[in-house]
Amino acid sequence: MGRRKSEQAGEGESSCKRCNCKKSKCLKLYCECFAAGVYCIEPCSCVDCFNKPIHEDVVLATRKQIESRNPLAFAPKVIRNSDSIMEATGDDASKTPASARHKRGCNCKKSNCLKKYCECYQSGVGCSINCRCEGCKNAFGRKDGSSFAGLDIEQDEENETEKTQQTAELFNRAPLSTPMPLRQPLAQLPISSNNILLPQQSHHLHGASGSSSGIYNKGQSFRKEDMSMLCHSRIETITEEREEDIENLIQSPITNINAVSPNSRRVYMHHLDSSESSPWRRNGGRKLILSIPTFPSLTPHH
DNA sequence: GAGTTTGAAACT
DNA sequence: CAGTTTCAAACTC
Repeated sequence: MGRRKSEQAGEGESSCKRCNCKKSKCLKLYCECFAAGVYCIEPCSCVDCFNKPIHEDVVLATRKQIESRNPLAFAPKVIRNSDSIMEATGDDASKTPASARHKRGCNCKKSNCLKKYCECYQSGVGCSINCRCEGCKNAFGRKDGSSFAGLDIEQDEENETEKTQQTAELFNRAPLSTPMPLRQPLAQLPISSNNILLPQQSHHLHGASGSSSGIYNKGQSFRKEDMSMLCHSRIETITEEREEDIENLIQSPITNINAVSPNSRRVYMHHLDSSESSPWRRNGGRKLILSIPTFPSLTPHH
């Protein structure tokens, strides 16, 4: 699919993912944009897309519906694992994505958790006890506890292991900004703003931000720099049930932005990968919590 | 670029 | 809750 173009080439810059939905109208979690809490924009190749500001009411309603079914549906899939259960191996979590884990775990049967079909692997995190995968060989840490982290995995099928290490290295090496794993989620959803955001984060704003113009024009105006930053952050709607997450977020060295989500809930946007725990991002791991006033236009119509 | 594989999400 | 279907991304050719 064409869409991953940004990954292959520009990678670096921008790389805000865009979808290619044909049947979901971008109103289901199948849609990466929708799932990430962002509106579809120009680079998307979707068909019959409803995930646009114009259909804000539909989007909000759908989100609500999905959330009612699963309150964590829009929660980050990967959480930093502060309580080192997984780090038993001793490698310092500070240098490996293994310090985070996929919240729900994967259910891989054939990929051995070695391909991006695996959500854990895709996110650059190891599998955990939450996973029900079979034949797990996740390069970032296996379900059975072996953690990849430094590439000192234990042996097994050498070839496999080798491959595994290579792939992991690939991830680690990504210079850029946001390797898939930490998709840049973000925030293109109507987040209120005006003034938020830190200009310092405005590195790369080409690609996505340039084309993102369509999205944020509801009066709320993100400055370009803002958007670029958004492109590298993650927005997270916080529900009551997620306080624990909040704590995690707050405690972890990530950039947090307290905002208001489309459904009137607080929203946290933060860099998932702190420089400490991820080799992919190294911008200092500072923590910021910003307050963003509620945005009027976000109010769902009734 | 077309076709296949895969597993999450949605549905029954 | 388990089994099945749908879907779109990941992958292969």
